[in-house]
Amino acid sequence: MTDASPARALGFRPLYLQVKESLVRRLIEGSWQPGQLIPSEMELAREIGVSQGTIRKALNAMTAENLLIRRQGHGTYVAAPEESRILFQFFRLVRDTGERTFPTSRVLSWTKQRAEKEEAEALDIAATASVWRIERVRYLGEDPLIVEYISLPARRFPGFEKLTDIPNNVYRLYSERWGLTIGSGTERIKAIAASAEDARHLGCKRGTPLLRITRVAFDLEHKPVELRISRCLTERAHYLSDLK
Amino acid sequence: MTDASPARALGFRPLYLQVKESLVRRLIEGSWQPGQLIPSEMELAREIGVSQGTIRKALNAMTAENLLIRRQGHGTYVAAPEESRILFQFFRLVRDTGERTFPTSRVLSWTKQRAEKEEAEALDIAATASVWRIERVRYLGEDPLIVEYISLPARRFPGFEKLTDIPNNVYRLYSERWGLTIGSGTERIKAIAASAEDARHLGCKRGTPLLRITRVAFDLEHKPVELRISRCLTERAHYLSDLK
DNA sequence: CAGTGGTCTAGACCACGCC
DNA sequence: GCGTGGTCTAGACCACTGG
Repeated sequence: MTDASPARALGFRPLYLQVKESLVRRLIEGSWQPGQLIPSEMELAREIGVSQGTIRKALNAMTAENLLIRRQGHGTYVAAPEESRILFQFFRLVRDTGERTFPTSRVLSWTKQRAEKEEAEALDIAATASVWRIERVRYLGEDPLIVEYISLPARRFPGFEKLTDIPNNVYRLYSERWGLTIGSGTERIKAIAASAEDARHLGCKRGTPLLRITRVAFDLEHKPVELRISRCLTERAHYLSDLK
Repeated sequence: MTDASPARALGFRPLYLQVKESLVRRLIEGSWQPGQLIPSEMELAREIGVSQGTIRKALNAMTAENLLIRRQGHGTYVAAPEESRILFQFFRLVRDTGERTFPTSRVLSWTKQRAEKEEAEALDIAATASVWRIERVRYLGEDPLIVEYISLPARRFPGFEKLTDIPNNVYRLYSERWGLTIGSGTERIKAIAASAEDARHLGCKRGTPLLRITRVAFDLEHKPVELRISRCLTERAHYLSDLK
């Protein structure tokens, strides 16, 4: 309608993608908070000055990336790091019976240290930067299943030392305390033999085959936020991956 | 459109989904062959009697499921089981260097036998049905990487015994010889210790930790077509999984 | 009932690839 | 230039939700 977009000769970018980016920025900057109901399509269309169809295409694209949740007859919400969603999107270890349950955690330690080379590379920080390290054991019911080592770039988590405990759902912690939303991740899996330390934590023999899952989790700007190495027993559970 | 008898309150099916299903049927029945250029949006709209926009939504949904490939200025093609696509969609083992290359294969045997319980359950066939079993070792370059056991329901692969060899890309074989298109799959991963047989094939020690990947692959009707158990060395490679 | 997102249509124009 | 898929718009109607 109001064709007020002159510079489109070179470097073409569809309008709905520009709209999407400006809306994602609202999420990044926190003007739209997780769980919040956002304005309706019509309101956004009026505000931004494009048609409802263009808004819709932007919102649907964001929904496909798990950034929004749309409910007919209700409205559009900012996706929140709820356990049920985390469980499906980020937790791929499933009991052999098929149940998907969120594991509980027992935190062993959290300390601030100089980054190791692997951490610095994965988190894209200086080799001299410091990281917070969390070490915990995770259980499915009574059974220890995972020994987990989480590394966080200290610069992006100011005041981390003031925490009195580490909750089970750390992605909600990142979101609520530092406004960091985890939007995507990559996992690399190898088979390894349990170390003496693994054996102690998991109650298995040394040398037992384990999955070692190396995850890098990214925020909405696709910058790495977390490195997580999980060493998992797979006697009663398995890693589930959909090919589609 | 089908079950039109009971309450419509919960039985609503959007037009574009009905269109999509009728187009998918053309793929299943083979009236559209892999690699083929299909009619343009305008032609399909005229033929089916809906608007171009509805056709577009159906085609885009199919493209999102990797059934079609659309190229602006060119047309819409039926996706073919090309190596590059298979590599990206179905082969998740990546060299630690980051290279994604299609492994080569050395076939050890293919035989027809009575299904084991695990095979019958995964393939949803009778406990007394017979299956074709393929056993092969796969290599990245010179290095043996995977011992692979493939099971196929014999009823869906008539004339299998006439094969003189098994090509590396079996999904293309299924497609070209039996018109079976693999559209999706599920993988379940555990860590195991190499058996004596694994050790012989992979050139590793007995007890070396391996990934055991159990894949069930489905056709376009979501019926299971293949059970594949891969036992993988992960010393120079890893399994890659994207969380999004 | 009003308001939301979801579907469907129709027409115009744009970017792309090939002749 | 022509035909393709891709974008954008506008308006109508449908299905779902809650007050």
